[in-house]
Amino acid sequence: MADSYHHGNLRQALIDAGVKIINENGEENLSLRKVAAACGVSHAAPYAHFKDKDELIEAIKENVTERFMEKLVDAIEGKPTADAAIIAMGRAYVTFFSKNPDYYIFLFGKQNITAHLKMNKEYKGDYPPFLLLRRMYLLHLEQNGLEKTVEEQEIELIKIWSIVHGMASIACMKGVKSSFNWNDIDERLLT
Amino acid sequence: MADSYHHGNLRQALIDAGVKIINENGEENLSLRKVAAACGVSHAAPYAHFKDKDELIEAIKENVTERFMEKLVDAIEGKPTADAAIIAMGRAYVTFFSKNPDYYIFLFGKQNITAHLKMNKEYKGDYPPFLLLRRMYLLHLEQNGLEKTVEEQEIELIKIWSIVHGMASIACMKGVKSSFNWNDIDERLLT
DNA sequence: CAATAATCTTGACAATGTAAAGATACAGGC
DNA sequence: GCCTGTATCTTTACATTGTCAAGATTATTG
Repeated sequence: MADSYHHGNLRQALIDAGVKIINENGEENLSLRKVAAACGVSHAAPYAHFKDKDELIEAIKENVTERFMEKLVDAIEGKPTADAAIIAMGRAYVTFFSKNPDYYIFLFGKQNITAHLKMNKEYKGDYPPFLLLRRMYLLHLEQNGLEKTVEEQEIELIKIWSIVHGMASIACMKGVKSSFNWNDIDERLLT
Repeated sequence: MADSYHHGNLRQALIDAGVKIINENGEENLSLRKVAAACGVSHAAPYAHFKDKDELIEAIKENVTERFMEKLVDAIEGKPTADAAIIAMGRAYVTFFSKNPDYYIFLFGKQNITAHLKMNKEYKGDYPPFLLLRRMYLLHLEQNGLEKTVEEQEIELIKIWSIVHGMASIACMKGVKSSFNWNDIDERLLT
């Protein structure tokens, strides 16, 4: 508990406040001091929970990634085939970032996903959304009785990932208005 | 001319200095004051040429995009078919950003390409590299005697663009080390 | 209950973006 | 050539920011 001096759960409060600020004002308006102020603590209080600003940002990224994963999992749920699941996942992927361009920029822009991954020690491909896609892809091979070499799998996986990720990237360029409706992804894109 | 007070060509010098800083120290180390210092002028001198930091950044982006375009055009040159040209362009695209992840982050990260495009008034799809791809794609349809509706064209174009852009994006995640060699793009990815 | 650790505040500092006011150089009209 | 306006640059100033150090306050643990 605690009201006065000790906040009680400042760490999580800082993360939430950070997400809120990014949502409402974009990443460029996220400062340690504002986040602290939003939580009603002094400007140096965050240093009890995060080494520096980057560490706060990484924590926020994990938080956003979690919610992202929830959307992907939701999209997959109940789909009859792996193919349908992959398409649904692709749609959810693009839709998520299309609705929240700030999240895309925040997650993949600037200091990149790299730092995020490095923080999880020895990243070797286990970015949660990518893992999910791989699971679905292997299921797809199984369900369709397909045999592929590891290299072929790798290429196809990256291909699918790239299409979806690239589309999300483009969808986030608000200036780009094509006749294409990003909320209604054509299956041709994913097969 | 001019040594003492008037620099002579400060605007271009600032852009060049900015590119250099991004190359050597990454975007996070690019500050107006450092750029000014690198040019041997006072910290407020840039304001005679750029409204604010963003405007300097946009100018730098244009500069980088120009060199990017040169690589793409070089890659296309001398290719016998449009198909070969598109593949070569895709390789050049990924290679460019793979070699300069800082450029990718700089161009597409953070404040996004959006601002860049907005600045060129009413962007309606004429991002130079994309225009180039469209030209090659239309040539590809022509050379292969293919008939496509505008919508189909749009989708295929975005698909190709997304693959290449997405691959470049992934290639820039240094943490991701797949068995895939980004400098030797498999044709399967682009056909 | 005492000591240690965790958490938070206050105060300070350097770096940064930006604005205002003034200095210097250049351009064109006389 | 000279004067005047304009473009360019400097200086000064200020608010914001990330970060650190020293200290205050609370929690925890032996």
